[in-house]
Amino acid sequence: MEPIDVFKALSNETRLNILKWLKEPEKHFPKQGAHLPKGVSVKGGVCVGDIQEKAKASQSTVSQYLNMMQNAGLLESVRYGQWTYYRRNEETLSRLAEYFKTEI
Amino acid sequence: MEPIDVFKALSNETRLNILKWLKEPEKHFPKQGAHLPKGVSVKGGVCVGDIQEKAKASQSTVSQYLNMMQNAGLLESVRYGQWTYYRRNEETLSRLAEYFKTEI
DNA sequence: TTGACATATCGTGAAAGTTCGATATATAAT
DNA sequence: ATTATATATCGAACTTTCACGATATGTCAA
Repeated sequence: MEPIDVFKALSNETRLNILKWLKEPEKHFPKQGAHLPKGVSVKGGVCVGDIQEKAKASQSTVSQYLNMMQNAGLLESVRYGQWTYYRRNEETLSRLAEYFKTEI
Repeated sequence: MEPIDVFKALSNETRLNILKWLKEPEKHFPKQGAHLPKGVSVKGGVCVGDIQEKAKASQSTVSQYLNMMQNAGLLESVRYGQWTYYRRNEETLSRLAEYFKTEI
């Protein structure tokens, strides 16, 4: 977890919003998990298309945003079939909060 | 305090270091307050020249960095004669920590 | 195996950030 | 007034980021 990469990822309104939306996925993405097989759940995960729709940016842009946020450690992803589900990486996020409290 | 501006300001290693250095100014800037008149103290404040020396960047760059960090709310400044003392804006910083805890 | 769909990657022009030297401004000392 | 010093601002070359359309890859269904 490189703080600078995290801060860069958070320096963009759309990306910041995505992170916030994923805090309450069921609230911001009503049709969440629609493509998942029965019995499988990606808790807190939302597929790229749903995020794109809400973010109102192009597919490539959103895909790159998500990849960047994952590299920074803010998100993690799971693939089910043709769908990639992204969710918050709460472990990194709590380490980040700790970093903030002690180092900043 | 615009979170995005804060994150942009923190997206640079030198600026991030400046913020950290100013957490313990007496440790990182031994000759701190050398120019101040007796009886006056800018608690936690360090002048631009001292910061520049430690940051190893040009005078104009450091001046701009400090100005940017002040606009983002991370720093505040006081002028004494020809010296400008910058110190952390702890009020914004604690609001920022709170923002981090509740919104991120 | 072909077609349809979700996502990832590539290439690009425009916009913004970086960092500097030169110069301006403000204050202090002579 | 002139000079010296500290800081701020300007202008410019360079790099990075932004955001997109086009295209590639991967997966499922027919």
